[in-house]
Amino acid sequence: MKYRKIPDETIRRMPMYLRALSLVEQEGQQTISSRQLAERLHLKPPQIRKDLSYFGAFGTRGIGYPVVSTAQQIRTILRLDVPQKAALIGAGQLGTAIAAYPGFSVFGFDIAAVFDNDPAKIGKHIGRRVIEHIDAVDSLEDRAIRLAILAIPSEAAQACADRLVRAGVKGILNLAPCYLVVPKRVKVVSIDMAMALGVLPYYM
Amino acid sequence: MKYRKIPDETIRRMPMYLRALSLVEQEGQQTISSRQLAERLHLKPPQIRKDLSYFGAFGTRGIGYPVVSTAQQIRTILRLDVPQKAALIGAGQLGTAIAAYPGFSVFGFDIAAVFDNDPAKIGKHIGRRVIEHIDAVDSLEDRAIRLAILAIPSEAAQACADRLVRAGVKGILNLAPCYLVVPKRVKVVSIDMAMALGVLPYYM
DNA sequence: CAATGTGAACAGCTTCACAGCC
DNA sequence: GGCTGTGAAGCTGTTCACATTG
Repeated sequence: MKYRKIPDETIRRMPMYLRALSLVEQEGQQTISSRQLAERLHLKPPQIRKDLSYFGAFGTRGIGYPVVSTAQQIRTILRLDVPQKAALIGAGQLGTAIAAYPGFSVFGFDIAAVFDNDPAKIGKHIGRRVIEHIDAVDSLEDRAIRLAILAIPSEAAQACADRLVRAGVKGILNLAPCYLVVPKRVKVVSIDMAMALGVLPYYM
Repeated sequence: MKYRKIPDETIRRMPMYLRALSLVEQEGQQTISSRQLAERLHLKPPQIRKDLSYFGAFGTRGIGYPVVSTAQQIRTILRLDVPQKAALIGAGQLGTAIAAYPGFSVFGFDIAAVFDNDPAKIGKHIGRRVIEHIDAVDSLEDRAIRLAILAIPSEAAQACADRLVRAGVKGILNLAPCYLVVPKRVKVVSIDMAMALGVLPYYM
């Protein structure tokens, strides 16, 4: 396909494909058609074909997509082919839950550092990691950690984001219910549980 | 404006507007223009005007939107003008974090019940609520609880969703990294933290 | 024959431009 | 003058239809 800008929506779906393909791989299936994959994800087959075709021709006509190598291609596209280290900011209840969250490993994420500002928590363990003082985020640059997960109250989130950006962080997953202002070169994805819940009664 | 289908994207932004207006109200400002609101939310002014205009003409030309009454209108639109009771399924780390999450109250949500399947947890407290056995979800119908937050492992999520639907639940916020199959009359919103994190390296 | 890859049609959402009102 | 409300234009993303290939 001749070059066209890849839609953000396509990028957003790539992790879905990767997770589904990982499951299919575990089940021992070697190839999968766009129809089968679409059924699992409740999408339409042409959507999947078009999405994948933005990055090349991975499939075989008459057969489908090879499960293992397509998954690997997606990992390469998303830069998940190398393990990604992430810092977790906030060792409260939400931070603790995230540290234990099993879903990250499929994508090769490793929570390599945990920070908090509560002196009582510093030095304690969260899983196998030691909680460090928030001031130590400046060391992220040297430790080659470019990703951060913000699990702290809204009031502290912007100031903390500023520090993270200064420490060379390039991507932030923000779990506080607030908007973060960062330089354009830094990518922020926000998850706001209350806002997600907020639309439900409308549809009920 | 003559009737047109209201875009899902518009609905998705309404809770953003409501949260922002609540903050503006606290700051004591009485009216706000689409430009000021757009600046806070990093949207464009016409977007906000069009979104609100789907539901009527709330603003005053030359002045802007009255903060308090527009917020109240949005609550009515989203059915958040009456307190919404929700059940929390799963009293693990994530469930505990959600029970303590301060963001829900702005929208009038009240976590009115907590369930778990671990006998060791039944009867214990989580905040001011007593953890009930998962079998008690059948009582949600009688307790007029129509919303549920699923904070349990993926493997158990579908079976649990089936039970919730049978118990009359009409909306589910799913935090497990899996797709849920439910009847069309039931609305599911899923939050998958790993998938959200999964796109970040691509943009970095 | 089954299933991909893709230009073209289509649908949905965003942005513009400006009329209308305070 | 400032700001809303809105039809129309523009853009982005989805779906279709089918040529193409193993």
